[in-house]
Amino acid sequence: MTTDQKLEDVLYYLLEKTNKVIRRYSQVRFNEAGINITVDQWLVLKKINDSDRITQIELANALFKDRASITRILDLLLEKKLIRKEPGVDKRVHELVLTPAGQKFMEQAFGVVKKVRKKGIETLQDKEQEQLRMSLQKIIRNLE
Amino acid sequence: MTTDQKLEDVLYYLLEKTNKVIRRYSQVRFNEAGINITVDQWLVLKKINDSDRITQIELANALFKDRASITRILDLLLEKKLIRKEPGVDKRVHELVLTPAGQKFMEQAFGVVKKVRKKGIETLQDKEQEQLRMSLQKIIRNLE
DNA sequence: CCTATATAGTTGATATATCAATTAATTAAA
DNA sequence: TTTAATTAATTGATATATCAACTATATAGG
Repeated sequence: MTTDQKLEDVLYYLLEKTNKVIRRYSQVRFNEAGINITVDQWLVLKKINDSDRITQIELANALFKDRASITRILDLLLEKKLIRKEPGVDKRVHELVLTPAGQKFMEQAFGVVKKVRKKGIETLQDKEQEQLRMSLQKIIRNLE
Repeated sequence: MTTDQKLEDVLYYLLEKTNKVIRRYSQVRFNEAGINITVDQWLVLKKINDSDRITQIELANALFKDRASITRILDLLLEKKLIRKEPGVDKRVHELVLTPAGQKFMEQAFGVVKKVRKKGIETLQDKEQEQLRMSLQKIIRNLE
């Protein structure tokens, strides 16, 4: 084989590593704070909280997840009584809302989430963050 | 709740999106080329190919995966007869090597992989790529 | 209207991630 | 040297990702 780059020199590998480090760090902070939720469940809750009566497909698109994954994550959030599914005008769709318990949960998690976000970028200047966003968006545009 | 950033404005969210786009694009190119393998299986093959008689724990560390995940991915690569496990001097460890079929497979995949890597960064100057790597490494250091 | 097609969501199958428990082999300590 | 502690890998349980098949509802065209 023509000599290939070492895996460690491939940019995608570094992106993969960054993502995994963020996810693990976040999960550990949740656990330490006694916040009983996965990172993916948190993402779903957060998006529902940001939105007004979002549907499952909209949720899937917003989070780059499959409809099937969303169904299953919602099942767990329903069990925890953090969300409700309400029938839409179109009887096929479910509109999703946080329960009061879900809202309280988000408030509790907020402090941890804020710290986790801050920690990752604490050594990056504003300008460097902006540059990073632009570069990532370029990669997305090239592959989408 | 104190007003929180929208999910779309969080840098981690953008990193998550970038990673998913890369993985989906890569998988689609593999499929189109008739390369019957998952992205994770490819990562494992690539690392074995880069290394001299790597063990499962070393593989797990290099790929930020759990030992259990490595065991299961290797099961599938064994079924496909792309790798072999050889006993180490320490009888607890397995040293991993590509079979001749595995080597041939890597050669076939090489062209596709090279194109996929190039496509993602085609609009980024060398300098921008270097900056991107540095920023990602900073995030990793902050959270590791 | 009535039928064909499209859409939202669910379910099943397989792959991967994570954690905990287990097995086999090794090393350290008594 | 026998026992205790450690380590490499596997296995089981649960969560998530992806694809395909399916159900229920909605809409378009005849």
